[in-house]
Amino acid sequence: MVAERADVLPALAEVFREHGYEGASLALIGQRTGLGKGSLYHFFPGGKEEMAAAVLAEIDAWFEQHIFRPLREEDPRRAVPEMIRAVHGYFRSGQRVCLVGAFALVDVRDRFADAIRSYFAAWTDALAQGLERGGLAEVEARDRAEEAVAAIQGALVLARALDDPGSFHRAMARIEARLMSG
Amino acid sequence: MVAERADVLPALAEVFREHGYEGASLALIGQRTGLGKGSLYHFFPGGKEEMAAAVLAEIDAWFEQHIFRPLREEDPRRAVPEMIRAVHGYFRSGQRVCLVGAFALVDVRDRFADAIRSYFAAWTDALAQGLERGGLAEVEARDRAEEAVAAIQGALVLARALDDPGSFHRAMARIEARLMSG
DNA sequence: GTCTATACAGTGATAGAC
DNA sequence: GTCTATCACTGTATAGAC
Repeated sequence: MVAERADVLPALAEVFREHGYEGASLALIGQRTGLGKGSLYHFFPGGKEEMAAAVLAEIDAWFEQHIFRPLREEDPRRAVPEMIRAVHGYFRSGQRVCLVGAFALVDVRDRFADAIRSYFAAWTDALAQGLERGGLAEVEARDRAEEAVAAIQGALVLARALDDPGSFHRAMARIEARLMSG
Repeated sequence: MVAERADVLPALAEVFREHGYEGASLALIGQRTGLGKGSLYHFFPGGKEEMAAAVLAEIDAWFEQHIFRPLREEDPRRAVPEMIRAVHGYFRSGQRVCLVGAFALVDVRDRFADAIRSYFAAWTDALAQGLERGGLAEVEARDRAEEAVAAIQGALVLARALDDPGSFHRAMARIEARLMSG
């Protein structure tokens, strides 16, 4: 039924997103992936830590392809609105959590420090580079990029806390407007 | 050595902040509070859930006293910079995490949904009210308040992820400037 | 009030049959 | 590859001595 490791990554990611690293028990993972522990350890000999690392790598690859690269290479007047649209879809209007951000807030951050840091650094860098190519000065571009990336994470926290997708919508609209102005 | 429940709340809060709800084991809590399980269950008959609820209540009370009330009652030209300063100190320049925000991102949110929602709602409301008294129109005040509260949460995520207090400093400066303008 | 001892379900992980 | 059985261990929680 499951041919390769990549086939279980989406379900795996969802479990980590919903329950966090500690909360994602192997029993739960087994249920949601439809795989027994034997199969799971066949695909991930390193156990839960390797599962989480694989999920983080896949997330990074997805963002690299759909968000970071377009920001670096395409016309920023198109890439920025496209980023907003992609983020909106990916995080399901704020009802889905950013796994990398959630990991950053607890002690598992130390275990995956490099992956977490590089994800946010790549995002900020790509966005800043796009804004700069769009005509902004370097410092202004970096400042806006850092603000926007943080604002997205904050919007996710707030939308989850208030259980209000509307607040996520409003936040994304603000972010887009601010990135595109000037 | 420990006279009342409130005496262990600070240590308790720190354990939850560092390890999250699932990661905060009773063994760890026992170490950090210096109390045995017997004592812990004497103070918190409801176990870990009651501990977390007590911590959330204490956090809410702290913010109510030091941030929400000043925003509602004092001159916003003074209360807003004071909020920035208080937030900066409370979160240790972004090296300390917001427990309420961290809880909001995982499934324990559902267990403490009311406390989490009311914390962020109270913050946003108090800030919006202050801005309005400062002369902003109602919709503009609410919009800026929501943005600022989310931005603080985002700044905490980013500062932890990048392990860079500098990004938190910059974010707080931006937030203050934006709240005080106009 | 604080401790130790303990119950017992659940944890991550391994071994081996198929 | 996938399963079941099982491991040693840790989890929360309780009981009872002091």
